[in-house]
Amino acid sequence: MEIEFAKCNCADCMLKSLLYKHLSNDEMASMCYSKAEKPYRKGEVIIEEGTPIDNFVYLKEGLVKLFKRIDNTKSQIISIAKPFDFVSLLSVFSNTTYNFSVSALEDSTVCIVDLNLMKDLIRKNGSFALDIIEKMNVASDSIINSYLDRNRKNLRGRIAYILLYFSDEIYKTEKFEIPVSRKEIAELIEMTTENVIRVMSEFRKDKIIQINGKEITILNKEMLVKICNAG
Amino acid sequence: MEIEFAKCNCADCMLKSLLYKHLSNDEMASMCYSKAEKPYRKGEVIIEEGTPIDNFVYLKEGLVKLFKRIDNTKSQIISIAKPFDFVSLLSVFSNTTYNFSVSALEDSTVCIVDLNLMKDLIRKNGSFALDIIEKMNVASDSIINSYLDRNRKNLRGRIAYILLYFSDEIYKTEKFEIPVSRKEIAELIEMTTENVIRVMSEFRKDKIIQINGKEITILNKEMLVKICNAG
DNA sequence: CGCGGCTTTGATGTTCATCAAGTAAAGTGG
DNA sequence: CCACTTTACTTGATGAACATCAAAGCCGCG
Repeated sequence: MEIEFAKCNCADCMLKSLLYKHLSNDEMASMCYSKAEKPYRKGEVIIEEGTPIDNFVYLKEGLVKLFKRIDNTKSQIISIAKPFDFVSLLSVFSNTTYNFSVSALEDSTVCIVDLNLMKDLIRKNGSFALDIIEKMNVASDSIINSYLDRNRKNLRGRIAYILLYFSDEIYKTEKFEIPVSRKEIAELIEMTTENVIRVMSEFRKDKIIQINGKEITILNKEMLVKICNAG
Repeated sequence: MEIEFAKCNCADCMLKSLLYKHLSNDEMASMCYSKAEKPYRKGEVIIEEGTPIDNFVYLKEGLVKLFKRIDNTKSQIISIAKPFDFVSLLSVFSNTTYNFSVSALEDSTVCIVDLNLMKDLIRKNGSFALDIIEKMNVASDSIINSYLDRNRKNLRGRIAYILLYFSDEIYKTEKFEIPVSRKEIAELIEMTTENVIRVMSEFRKDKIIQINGKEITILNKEMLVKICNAG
């Protein structure tokens, strides 16, 4: 038994406790056997909307964006996801093709499990099913909630929100490389690129943040929080 | 066996085929036994955000809105749901308290099942679990999709979208009583009440629709579709 | 019958998108 | 490796879309 786990080390994987805590050793082994781990470089597309869903895909490491393509040059970013956020899975059991695209904002690793195996496990193991349901509910709740939060705000409030999001939720520090372009920020908060830049420059002039290309330093967090809440 | 179903007629319920098709007779009976059916009048609140989740609630009949309260006078409507849309359930397995409020837009009937019983059924019956997962995925997909669709449009496009939504999806006729106030339309499309009224008056003047209080008649559907898509 | 909430229209103002133009950075092929 | 092209970034000027403010009529309800 233990040897089988060692082959792919799912049992050691941090995800086990979160995602697979109700799987038996045998079940875990069969999943490990079918599982593939795949690395992606920053910028690469992991899932393309419209392609058939035949795998269950989750993020093990890295940072990704979940988005919809509008046309050749424009997209709309729905959500940014870190490991365990589970968002790439929202439509996995409901459709034959993906509804959203996913691409890597940073070098990332995804685990890929055959969808039919996953469905079998769910059918055979109700406790595991309940775990999956809970995870999915949390994911959809948080996507909808953060989306509503952002979009209720005005331009300045949205920029503040995003800066605080990266600082507080993703990097846990005041100084970080922002993993998205100005254009992607615009696609995330549904504003124009020009206005994103304008407001960020404004924040820079007001000594609220410091900008060095992609490197952002939050100088006055209280003010940023204030702008975020006032928006 | 048959007698037990007759008591609460879950077995005959149209929902059975959709929601409970994988439940055994015994399981169905235990659910029926615990189930309560509750009618609500137009305008009544069915679920209040922040209250504890201890039931599994679904819409059997009627029309409801799913919304978040902003303050005492304002709300934001996330989605409108008809029977089988299942939306009131998005967070039911992930939280201890409701994230959204739900109220009746028309006289409605909801079925209420004890949440622990529901969880037991899921744990014991994986096929049922998979059904639930699929339903939830469809629900969250459609909420997110329609939200993005609407909000990409300009004011006129959003109004056209909503009018077409009620005509095509809900009432399946060109002439209907709109079940929401002007203010609620505004909350649904995230615009001001005044502008909702302004654009609807504009549509009236342009002979695209006819307005008689809450009674709307779509006179020129092609034009409305055009405005919706152009938005 | 009068009060509060919903509806309607008009006048005014703000916010944000669009257009334009230029610099910097990052790939790309000879 | 360097010219070349493309993509990202930045700032300013202008205009359009939408919010806000104001005022009045309407309707239901206590």
